[in-house]
Amino acid sequence: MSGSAAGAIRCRFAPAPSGSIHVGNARSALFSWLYAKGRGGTFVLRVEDTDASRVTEEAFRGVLDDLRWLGLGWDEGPEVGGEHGPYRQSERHEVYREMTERLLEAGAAYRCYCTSEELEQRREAAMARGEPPGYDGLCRTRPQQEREALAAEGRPAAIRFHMPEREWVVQDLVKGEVRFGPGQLRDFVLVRSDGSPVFLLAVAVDDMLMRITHVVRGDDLLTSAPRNAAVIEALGGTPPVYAHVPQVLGPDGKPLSKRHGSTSVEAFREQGYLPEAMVNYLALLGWSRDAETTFLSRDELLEAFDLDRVSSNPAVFDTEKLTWMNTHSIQQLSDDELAARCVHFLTEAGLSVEPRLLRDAMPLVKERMRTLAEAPDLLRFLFSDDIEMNEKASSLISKAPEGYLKTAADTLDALDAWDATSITDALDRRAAGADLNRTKGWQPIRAAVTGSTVSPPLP
RNA sequence: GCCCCCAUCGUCUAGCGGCCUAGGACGCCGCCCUUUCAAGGCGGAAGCACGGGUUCGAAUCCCGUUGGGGGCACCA
Repeated sequence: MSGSAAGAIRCRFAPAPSGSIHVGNARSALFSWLYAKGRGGTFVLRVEDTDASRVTEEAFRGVLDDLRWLGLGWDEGPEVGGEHGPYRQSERHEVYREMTERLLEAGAAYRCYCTSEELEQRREAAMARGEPPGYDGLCRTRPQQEREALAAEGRPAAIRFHMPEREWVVQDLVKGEVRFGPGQLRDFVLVRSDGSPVFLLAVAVDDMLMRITHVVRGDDLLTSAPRNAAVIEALGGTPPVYAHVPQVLGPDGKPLSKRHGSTSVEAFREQGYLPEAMVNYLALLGWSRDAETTFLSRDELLEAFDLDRVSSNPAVFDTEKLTWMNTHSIQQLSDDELAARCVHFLTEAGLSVEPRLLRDAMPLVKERMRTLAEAPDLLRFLFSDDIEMNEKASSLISKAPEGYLKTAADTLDALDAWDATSITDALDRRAAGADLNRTKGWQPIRAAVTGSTVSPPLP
């Protein structure tokens, strides 16, 4: 690890380990990574698994795999360590306990004995009166005696943060200056009555202790920024600079969620999208270098990316544009590289091809391949006799003149030289013999050879 | 209900008061190339949410309306 100079930028990505991350989170991670790495800073990965209840090892791995696949390596975090670890919140309970103690001692937090039922009741009553539904601060002003009585009674207590009643201003790198009026932010729970830390505590503590300088995250968290900052200040730390990037939406204009189906990074990976295409596309979703540039390599992105050019309005994720970009990325690959990346998909489809033959076949299919997942269909007829004739192809064959294909096959068999010129010539002779032009004459042959009406050039 | 964010072609965006009869890209349509399909080339349709201001001048600044989103949890 290079000794980080004072003032060096430290960004983090802090996902919940919920399996493969969706493309919106991936974009947040990318922006965070680009900002840090483009400026010689440090990128930290922290896993927010305080809600340990249903965090599986598999879900945890999913997140790591996604980031690695996208090429967003981390300088500190799970599996690589670092001087501010551990990097899984589930392993930091002792830290949170200590910090809570400090807040309690400083009077910045207090025990709250209100039960969920009581809170629920008062919330409804407040709403009925047309007042905001947040916590009313009852336990903050409870007389000492009463508190002791409740404690003695054995009532479980949550620990609540006393949100100072003043105006809070967040200088957001994307949103600009965002103000929250006094009394707008209510006291919130830091530690549940069962002793487990809540997100708002963990995030503040970790960002402070891990010396995070810039927090890049979704703008759904914008209103928690002043709360994060308040906790850090109460702990004597300096809050990071925030950059809240807008949400990524589904085709229906709603925030990305399960209902949009496969929006996970893993799903795109399995559908044969290239990480370089995904990164390029994601970078342009809410950010642009200028009016023209569409294709940017990773290095160009690192060079050009800046948070101040991140758009402040939400963006719809457009799979068609991603696919177009993917096609472009595939064209950029060398034959060797493309062949290597296709192997996985060919194997899945039950096709095994010798590497050299596969590589040699690439020029034939490269420019019509949109995703790697299309490789098997594009290549099958070359490497397998077990091809399925599709409907259009068989109909074309049945409509061909009597004996047309047989003669074509014989003509080809009889060729001395097996090269493009000879084959073209032979095919043309056959077509002319049946009084057909190339389009009409070659199609039945294509169908017979490839099992499809669509294929690479015949000769 | 209260608070906050957002608003340029269907979509991603450029635009930060005159360069805009609004530029680029995806998608769509047409033409060219062509043995199919792609790829490529050329061309086209398509947008400043609405209403008030400010200004000599507004997509650009201000206010309001409408619409969308987020928050107000012992969720993250």
